[in-house]
Amino acid sequence: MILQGEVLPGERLNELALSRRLDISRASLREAARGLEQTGLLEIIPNRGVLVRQVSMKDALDLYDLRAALFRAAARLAARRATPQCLLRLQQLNEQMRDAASAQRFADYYGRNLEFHTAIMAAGGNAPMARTYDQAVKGLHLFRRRSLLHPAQLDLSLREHEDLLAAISIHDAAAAGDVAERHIMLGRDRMLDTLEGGMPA
Amino acid sequence: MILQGEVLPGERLNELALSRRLDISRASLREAARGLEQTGLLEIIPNRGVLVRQVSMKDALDLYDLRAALFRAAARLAARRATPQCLLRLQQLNEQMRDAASAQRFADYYGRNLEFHTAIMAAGGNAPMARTYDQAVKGLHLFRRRSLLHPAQLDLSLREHEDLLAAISIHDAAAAGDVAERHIMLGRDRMLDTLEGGMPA
DNA sequence: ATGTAGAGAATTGCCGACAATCTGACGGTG
DNA sequence: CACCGTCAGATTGTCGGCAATTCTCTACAT
Repeated sequence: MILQGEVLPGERLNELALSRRLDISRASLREAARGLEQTGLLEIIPNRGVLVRQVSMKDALDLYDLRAALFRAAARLAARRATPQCLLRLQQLNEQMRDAASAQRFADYYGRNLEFHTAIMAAGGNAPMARTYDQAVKGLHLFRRRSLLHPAQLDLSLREHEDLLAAISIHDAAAAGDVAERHIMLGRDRMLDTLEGGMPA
Repeated sequence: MILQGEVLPGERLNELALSRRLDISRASLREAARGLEQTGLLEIIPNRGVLVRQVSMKDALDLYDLRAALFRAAARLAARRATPQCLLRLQQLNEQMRDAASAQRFADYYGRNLEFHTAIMAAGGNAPMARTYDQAVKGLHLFRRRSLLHPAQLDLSLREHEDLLAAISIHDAAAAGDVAERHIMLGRDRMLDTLEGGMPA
């Protein structure tokens, strides 16, 4: 519900109402909320209730830095550990993204993009790292409703993916790490550029 | 209780017994457990209960890689953002560690060492990153009861801290990141060396 | 018009109890 | 003797209710 925007950041969740709506008890709901608090999706203020986490601009930039660090590390590991079928899968995803981009199927593109990054993290073979990356991405989801990229930015992103894939394919850990880190930070810049048009705070 | 070893990794926690011992209801205990599960300290198996997380050798190595990535990123940020009082604090901690080491006060040394790393993470100014680092360190705590380092290893660690502090002091982000990452990975190697003596899988 | 105190309503914190599930032992059967 | 179904005990999953705190709206004073 949080990720799909059914409840908005900053919104306060009424335990009784929500438990009735989901047809579960308040106890079960509260247990789930305690878990979601630790993942960063919810904020719990004692005696005041649970709110959907507000992600400020500062928070978002921090999450980008975190993502960059994790993605770099995972890419380095992936360059050393990636299996042929791993590489094939990445290649497929990359082509699907290119197709989606040229066909203007943006929703599809975003899905594949997410899958591509997840596949890199998985290829790294470090579960805690992948898990943390996933949390950061989910947190970023809360920042602002998906800000669409311009086609030109999309092409740049695609190019970066190709470079990353190439570095991993030849098992060049250092290059893969550099490209991966830069990819996230450039993504951050693209997000900022896209926001330039109309937004305060 | 987990971090202090009052309950051991792999141990199953009886909800009723523990709630009675802590003089709280099972519901409150369960809420806390759901939060601790997300931090990686507990593992919850449906219908079977909550266990203290077992950290295998593979898990521990993964956590070291994660720590290294986070510490590198934070050190880079710290090199750009550290204030004079931040640096002073780090300097103090470093001296306290040297004193503790030469006086063989190992418990004190470990405490200061933890503080030093935490201070670096704080100096980075990235809360989600610092939080993740803390989780990784706690997870590593579960790996094995504190394996003491040899005095020679201790000296090496101290030297690395000095190098890191120097790089941060002159705001050399690249150098700080490199030293920081290497410091964690060398710490990993020292852990492995110390374990060499007597341990199977 | 603004601010403040108070009472009632709404909401969260906490608890004990019942239902569902799992564990382990017992005894029967091939 | 090994294997399997059954059953009692123990443990977790879920629930509704009460107490404590917070929120809100009204009435009143400045």
